[in-house]
Amino acid sequence: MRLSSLEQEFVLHFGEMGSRWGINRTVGQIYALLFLSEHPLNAEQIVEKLGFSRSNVSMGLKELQAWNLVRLKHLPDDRRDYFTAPDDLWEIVRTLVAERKKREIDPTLTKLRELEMQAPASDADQHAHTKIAELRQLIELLTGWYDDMNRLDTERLVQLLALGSKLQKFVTKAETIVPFGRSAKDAAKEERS
Amino acid sequence: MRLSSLEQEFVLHFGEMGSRWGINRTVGQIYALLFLSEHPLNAEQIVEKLGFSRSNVSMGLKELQAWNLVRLKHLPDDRRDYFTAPDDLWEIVRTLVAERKKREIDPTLTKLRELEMQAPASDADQHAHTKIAELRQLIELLTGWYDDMNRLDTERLVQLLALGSKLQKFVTKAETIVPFGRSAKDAAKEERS
DNA sequence: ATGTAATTTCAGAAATTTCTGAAATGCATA
DNA sequence: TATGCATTTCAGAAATTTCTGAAATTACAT
Repeated sequence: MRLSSLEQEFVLHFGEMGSRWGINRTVGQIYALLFLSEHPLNAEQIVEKLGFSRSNVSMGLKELQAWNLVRLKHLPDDRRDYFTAPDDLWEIVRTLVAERKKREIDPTLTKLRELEMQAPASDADQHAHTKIAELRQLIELLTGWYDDMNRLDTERLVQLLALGSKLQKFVTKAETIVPFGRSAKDAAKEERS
Repeated sequence: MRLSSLEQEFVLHFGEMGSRWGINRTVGQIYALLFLSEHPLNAEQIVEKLGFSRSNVSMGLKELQAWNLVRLKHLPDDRRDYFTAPDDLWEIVRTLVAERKKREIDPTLTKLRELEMQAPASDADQHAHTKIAELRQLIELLTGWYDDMNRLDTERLVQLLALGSKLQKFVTKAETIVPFGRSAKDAAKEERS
């Protein structure tokens, strides 16, 4: 490991956190390394710096590509693959959120919609059906909001985030809101134009 | 398993997704079951419905309690522990987000701040230091926004979410924004009062 | 105190995930 | 078409996580 203690600590931390983030140690460390690196790195360089086997690095890079978290580059007169993390942090955040949504939310949304198709048979089923519908509506409200925000250019997005709850002033505490009766999601749809 | 096919499919799906959500199959299934259940369930009932060992259910419930995702109840003349998921979906979402932030973001924020204290030695270190600072600033912007939104009551929160990017009208595309020069996070601080 | 039911702990088994080395594949150039 | 380098695949090893049954602990009633 030809890494400074600063780099090393950063890389090791991302490795440890990897498991909590749904990637593994190797992938976390590789990404951390690419993130810090001023220049693109090839697989062999990553092997040298992190001490993983060549094949492990190959698989890690493949996974990072599946996550859209790295860019593949080529240098003149060098046929090895070089990798970088995007320079723009916001691009990274957007990718991360998009991919996690795809993996952690979308399949469930699909499943909930599918289950809602099934006509409830028993009494307990009726209750379950209702809970499932409520959950589906809430997730749709959240993902709808996400889609909306994701459409904004970064500059405006940052400004909205910075404003935070200041924006509540543009919203009234309405008289007859029934959070899920006339569903929040329908309200959202209606509102969104 | 005395579960209808609707309940069963829902429970199995949450079990499968569990691993992607940072919990395991058992915990996912137990939570799904409690979520659907009209009445509180005790450990033995969960064992019957899901077919896990008693000790596994015990550990799963412990983990759900650590996540603050279940409420412990007691019935008159029955000293067994009964568990429910909160009725209010928004409470569940808030808990989920808070706990994931605690596990997935906060440790990294702490680490980044810690690394920023270390004076950069080498040249590569200088670059790493800058990247780390940028990352920390971005995470602070996001968590600051989260704290802000989390303070809102649910009604207003839902309304803001429903408005989505409509709110961009209250924000101007300023002339000289340098996303991380005079950092976005400082801007946020300044803005937030 | 003793007995009994409920729950928790925990060491090891089972299952799953991660990692490696060796072999296979791809691909540009001789 | 052969050769040399880069990358990928993959079967099994290693590590980690999950799960179980048995024993221990807790809480309460008698």
